[in-house]
Amino acid sequence: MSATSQSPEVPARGKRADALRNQQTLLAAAAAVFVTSGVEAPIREIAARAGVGIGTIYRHFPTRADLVVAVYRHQVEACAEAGPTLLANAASPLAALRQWVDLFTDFLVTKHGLANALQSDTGGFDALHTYFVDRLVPVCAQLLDASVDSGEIVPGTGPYELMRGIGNLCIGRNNDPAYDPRRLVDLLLRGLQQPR
Amino acid sequence: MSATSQSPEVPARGKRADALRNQQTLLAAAAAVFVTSGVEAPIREIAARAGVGIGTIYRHFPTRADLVVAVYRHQVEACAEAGPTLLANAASPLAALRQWVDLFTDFLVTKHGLANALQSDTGGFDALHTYFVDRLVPVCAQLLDASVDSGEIVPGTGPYELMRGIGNLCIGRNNDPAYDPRRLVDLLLRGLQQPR
Amino acid sequence: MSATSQSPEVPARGKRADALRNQQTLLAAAAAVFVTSGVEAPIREIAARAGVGIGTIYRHFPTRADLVVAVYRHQVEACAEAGPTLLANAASPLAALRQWVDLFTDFLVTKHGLANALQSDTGGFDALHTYFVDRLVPVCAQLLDASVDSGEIVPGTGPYELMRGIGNLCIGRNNDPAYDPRRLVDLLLRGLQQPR
Amino acid sequence: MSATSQSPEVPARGKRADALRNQQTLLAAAAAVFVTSGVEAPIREIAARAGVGIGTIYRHFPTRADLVVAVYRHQVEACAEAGPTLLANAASPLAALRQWVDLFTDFLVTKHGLANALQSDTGGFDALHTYFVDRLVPVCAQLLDASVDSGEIVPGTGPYELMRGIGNLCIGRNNDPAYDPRRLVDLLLRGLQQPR
DNA sequence: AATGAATGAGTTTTCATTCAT
DNA sequence: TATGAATGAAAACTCATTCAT
Repeated sequence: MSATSQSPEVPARGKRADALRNQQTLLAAAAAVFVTSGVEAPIREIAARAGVGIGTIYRHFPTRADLVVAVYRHQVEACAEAGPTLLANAASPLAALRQWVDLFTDFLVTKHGLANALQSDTGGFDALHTYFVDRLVPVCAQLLDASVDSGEIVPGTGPYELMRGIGNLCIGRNNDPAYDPRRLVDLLLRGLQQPR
Repeated sequence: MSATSQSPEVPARGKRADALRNQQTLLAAAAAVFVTSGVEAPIREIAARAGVGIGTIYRHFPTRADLVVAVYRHQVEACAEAGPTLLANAASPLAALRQWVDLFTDFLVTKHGLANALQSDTGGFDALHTYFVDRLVPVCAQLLDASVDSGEIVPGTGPYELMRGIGNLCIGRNNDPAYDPRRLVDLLLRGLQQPR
Repeated sequence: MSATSQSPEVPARGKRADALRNQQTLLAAAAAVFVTSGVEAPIREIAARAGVGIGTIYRHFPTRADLVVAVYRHQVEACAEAGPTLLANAASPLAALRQWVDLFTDFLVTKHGLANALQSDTGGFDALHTYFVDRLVPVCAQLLDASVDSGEIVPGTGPYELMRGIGNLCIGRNNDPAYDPRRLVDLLLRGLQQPR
Repeated sequence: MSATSQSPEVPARGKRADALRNQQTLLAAAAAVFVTSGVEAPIREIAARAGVGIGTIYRHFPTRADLVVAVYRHQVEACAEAGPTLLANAASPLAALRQWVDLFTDFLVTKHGLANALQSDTGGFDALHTYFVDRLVPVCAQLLDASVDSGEIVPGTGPYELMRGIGNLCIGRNNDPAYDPRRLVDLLLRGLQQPR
């Protein structure tokens, strides 16, 4: 590296700092709008909320998926990193799996429209789906395998299938007293357990 | 019945016959398009597939919900009527519930986009949702109650919640080898069973 | 008349009678609908009100203007025929003109949307306009000329102009307490009178 | 004022200049189309005439009424402001009223379709009607009252009624040699004058 | 780099008019 | 002759996306 090279993290003239700040504003606005109007909300609405032009959003996030992924990256990462930790600390692999599933469920339930978008085949959410799968399926697989190995759950259910099942159960507006996703996810996990 | 009496399937005047035939064509086309493009497919696409003008669709089915309900009415009715029959003939209430759930699941799995539409809050599908709930929840409730009474499943899960859980699990394109809704529905039912 | 000859007025097998009766029903229905929804009301609405198919309306009245002319023919004729009578019986030509204008105004005011249609250049009302002009302008001209000749009104205003002015003043929904077409028509006539 | 100060007509940033220019183009195009096809002309026609996309029109004028009001605002304002001036300068209140009515009539006569739209109860022209009434009726009232007070015209006719009468007389395509709105408006005013 | 004006494809909906039965 | 099903042109309106400033 020459003396004039600049690492991305240390911008020289402040321009980059502006852009970064802008990006944060954007993500916050998008997150807020996603909660209100779902992940398919008009770009214009997000731009308005962020107080920027729509062109700015397109510059930072060329596709809608880019934006959605960026919005939820932190939480996906946190969820991914929690897997090994839980496995190391929980009383049993199944207990770890339960706790991880709780984490994952909480995440989906609190992000209105996210679960829906994850399985949508319209709107260019493929990248979002892919990201979730790539990042979380391995984590879930580890917990699942361990639980099978410990004899706590029956084999035959793959991590992708389980996660998508959980994801689907979380679809729909939350706070519906007649439909509690967490209860159903719990039933699903019970169904996985060994009869004994 | 006199010799001149005519069954409802053999209308007397010509016009009606045409219209009825057309209505059948329409329903078939709509069903096909729903599988391909989901229940939110453009009206124009259905008209094109049926080989009729868009006006014709609006004549027969003024709102999208009318069309969707019409397309699925037969199967919803069949499913509703199967409930009591299964309960009367199966080895146990739980067995009847299982079989009924299989029926319901098959229905949803084979109708791409239907499960999705059922929980959508956009597109004027309220009527569809309402129809499903009104017609099927009581049936499901009967099977569920009987299974609780027989001690085969644990209490605490309502028929609406169960049906919506099943519905949600069926969301997504079918024939995905990595995600089998039927397996997950089966897990859900296992989760309902008494530990013993 | 032989037993087998059939004058148009005495149809043998009722077909013609049916058609005539139908035509009357149609005219009555159209008149009623014109009052409610204006002269541009959907053909379908008229057909429904008459209890016939739309095709029947098109058979009898190929264009909308045909229908409108037919609906109002009686009254136009009555108005036309009243002209000479009034002129012969009134105290003066101006008095006759006044009475005739009252007749004409009443006609327009009570036919919602008619005055509007008369000057509309859309909707194919040309034939209607033409019919009114051909039939009534000569009548109005006679009254106007006589009034000029008697020295009661100033010359310079033509019958077409006057009639169209009156027609225009009658445009708009009636029963508006803030706008009384008759008062304004009266002002117009006053304006025509000789200063003396 | 410094040399760098900018009048409102010379906005600082580029974009705004374009948009403003565009808005002018739009208003001109709309005015032209209104003359040709009336105030109910399809949005698309105006867009085509202006050489812009339809979206552009919706951006500038969300509703049709917004567009129509914008097109005629200048002239309505001029007309409104002329009232007091005329009253102050004319030889008599009636003379002022005459001149103002001429102004108003000229305005309507030269805007084909406007008079028609003003009394239409379809197409969302309420706002237009309201704007005219709110802005001009008080002005007309002042002139009318003064003319009554000076004994030049008979009382009993309200400003709204007079204006709407004039408006109605101006309905129809102009340049019809057989129908001169100005002549009829003049007759109407004569009708208002005191016999003496 | 940011802006937001402009674009126009896509969808819904209404009705006059035709035409097979 | 009557019917009304079918047609499709027309018009409004929304938004993702591009691009001049």
